[in-house]
Amino acid sequence: MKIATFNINGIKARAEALPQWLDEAAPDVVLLQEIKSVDEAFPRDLFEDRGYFVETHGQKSFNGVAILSKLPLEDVERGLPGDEDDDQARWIEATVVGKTAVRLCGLYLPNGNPAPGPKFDYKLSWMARMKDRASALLADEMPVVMAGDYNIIPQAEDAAKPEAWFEDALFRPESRAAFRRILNLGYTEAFRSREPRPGHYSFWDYQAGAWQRNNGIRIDHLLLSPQAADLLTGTGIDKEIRGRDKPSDHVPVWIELDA
DNA sequence: ATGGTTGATTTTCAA
Repeated sequence: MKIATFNINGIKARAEALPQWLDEAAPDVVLLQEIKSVDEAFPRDLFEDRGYFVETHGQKSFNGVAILSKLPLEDVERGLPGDEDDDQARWIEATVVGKTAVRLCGLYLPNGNPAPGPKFDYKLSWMARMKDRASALLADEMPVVMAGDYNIIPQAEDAAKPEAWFEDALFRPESRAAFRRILNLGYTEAFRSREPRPGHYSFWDYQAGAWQRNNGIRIDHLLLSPQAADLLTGTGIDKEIRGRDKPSDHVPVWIELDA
């Protein structure tokens, strides 16, 4: 089962590039972030015509997550638990059943800039809530995949110019510590577990020729419960699509599970 | 050096 995460930065703007990549990469499951669309305006037909089931959790203008799956999506839940006042669409869950059942969590973790400030506080409190949900999911002892735009640079080797990110919410010690607290529950960061070498990125800013200079960062991750990590057979980043017409500023990151 | 670009919806915010 090939599972990918892709921050598309707007479904309307990606109406050509996303289906093209789907046809080439043929993932079984895709966790999408930043659909920037309400559910009613999401172009479901684009994906249903290609054999995908579609579940969305959108909002107007910003944020929004979705799941595409070639197998039926069961027990869909929308929203990260823990704060009834949080109305930002950043979390969706569903179960897909292949050879075995896999619980999928698609997430768009808050950016948190400028830091310090209220947006940074929101990022850290959101991560504390995510840790609680991640902990609860482990109790089921089933394969869990939590995938999305984490807006976290885990280590200096995950940035082409780490010195440029020292004060940024994506790399500040508080952010990386919160990320490690989730990992330390027992999750495996799939890409790093299979590729120890530096220099792999999933995001290049639109500004200042970041793509042309390969000034990237790796912030899109797939975290695996122990039962999912045991099924991991491969991982990759489809970086070449960043150089195409009308690209997102992120590229897909994927895993292959024997599931 | 505080630039530069993209998307959604506006004359601005978020990233």
